[in-house]
Amino acid sequence: MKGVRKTKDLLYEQVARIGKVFSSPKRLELIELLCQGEKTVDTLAREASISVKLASAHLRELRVASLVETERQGKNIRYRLAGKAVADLWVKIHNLAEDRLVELQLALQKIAVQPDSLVPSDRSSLLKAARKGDVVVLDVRPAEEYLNAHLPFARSIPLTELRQRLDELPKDRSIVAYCRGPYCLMAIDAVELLRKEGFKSAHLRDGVAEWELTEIR
Amino acid sequence: MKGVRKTKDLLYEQVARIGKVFSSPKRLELIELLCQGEKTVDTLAREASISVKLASAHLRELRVASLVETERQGKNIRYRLAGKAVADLWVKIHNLAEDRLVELQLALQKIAVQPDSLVPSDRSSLLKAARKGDVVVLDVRPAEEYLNAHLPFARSIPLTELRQRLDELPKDRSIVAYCRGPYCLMAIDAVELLRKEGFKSAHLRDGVAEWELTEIR
DNA sequence: ATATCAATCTATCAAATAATGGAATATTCA
DNA sequence: TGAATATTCCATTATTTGATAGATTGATAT
Repeated sequence: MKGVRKTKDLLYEQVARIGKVFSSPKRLELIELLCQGEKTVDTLAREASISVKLASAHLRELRVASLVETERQGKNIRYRLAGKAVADLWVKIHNLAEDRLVELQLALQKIAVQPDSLVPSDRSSLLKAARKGDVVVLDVRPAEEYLNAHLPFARSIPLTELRQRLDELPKDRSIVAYCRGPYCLMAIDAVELLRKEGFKSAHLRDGVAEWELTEIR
Repeated sequence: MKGVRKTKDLLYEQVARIGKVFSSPKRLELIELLCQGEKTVDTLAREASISVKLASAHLRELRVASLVETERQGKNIRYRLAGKAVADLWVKIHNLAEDRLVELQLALQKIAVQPDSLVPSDRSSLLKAARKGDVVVLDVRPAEEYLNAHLPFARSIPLTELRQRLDELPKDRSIVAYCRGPYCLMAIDAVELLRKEGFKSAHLRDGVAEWELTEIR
């Protein structure tokens, strides 16, 4: 009977190793970034606004839990998620957080932009409208991330270039902007800019990982 | 630009609150127990082999993260998961752990019983065989948990009573035993006992939560 | 009321963790 | 070969956490 306890403790301890990875805000941010495609340590550090050293330490945690893989490419070391299941779990966790934590709901409400009632908000009609060309789905992430994966029918104009490339967008149709997910504020910025410039624009909370997960069920 | 950082930090911090709950082995064990239905603090402590005080402290963590709800019933306080999504996340996390952590795979292999090639291992044919009565699906958890929810066509004989109630089981058909999930060793014990007594028996890793999640997709 | 039981709250200690700065390693480029 | 760059490794510190023990609350039963 004593041995059973020890065995069980060992098993739960192993699972807790995975949970631990998802227990630090900075690691979560790194995971979200890695959901957009493989990246170098230095890029990850910059995007997450932390030092390279700290990023390296957190990435090490991800590595010992086998949630990421590394590959040397010249001077740089590129990190990537060790499978789609990792991205899925990130989405599952933040979905549960949004479902259960009032504080998170309030914080998200605070930064949300006014929804546009003319733009379809449910997935299938948005897809339909995008296919027909009634709305432009706009990916405002860095071009690399768009190239790695993007929503169906999406066009890429990184947020940094948006102001200069406004002439590529139509004024007579709605522009639905998305970025890395609900905690990446680039799409919100994009919508605010577009509206200020007289475009019809709406915000899509989902990033590629969120989209792909909810598409299945 | 500085405000954006602060906002993002706040958001990831909130999600990390959920991750943190899943980062402690004991809490995971409590969650798995709660997946079997609502329970009192004292029951949870006993089942997880920890003191009531420690259980209470861990349950408090679950409560402040809004992952459980409590209800007073006479002298006792009953805890239950705050929705199916919590059980789902537990399953997702341990599935990912099993997928990624070699140490966990080995530990599970070590305790596994020899599979029975005559017993269907995939879900649909097991279901079919159970419906036809070719196999007996046996729930060896405490009766309460069976009453709360159980697999289709399952019969309940708690492990503690199994030895006395062997005469209720057929010798000419296979008996597939399951319990709370892959980290609950009751079903393994049951299979070993049954085989020793001359029954044809196999082990089903999934518990109710695992079954229900994988059924969907 | 008061004795009893269940559970929580508070305080405490050891262990684990996040973050930071300095040294070390590995690769490219001149 | 040596300089430059990218990243990791190591040591240190402040903070957080898990676990345990003692005091407290809240409900029931006598």
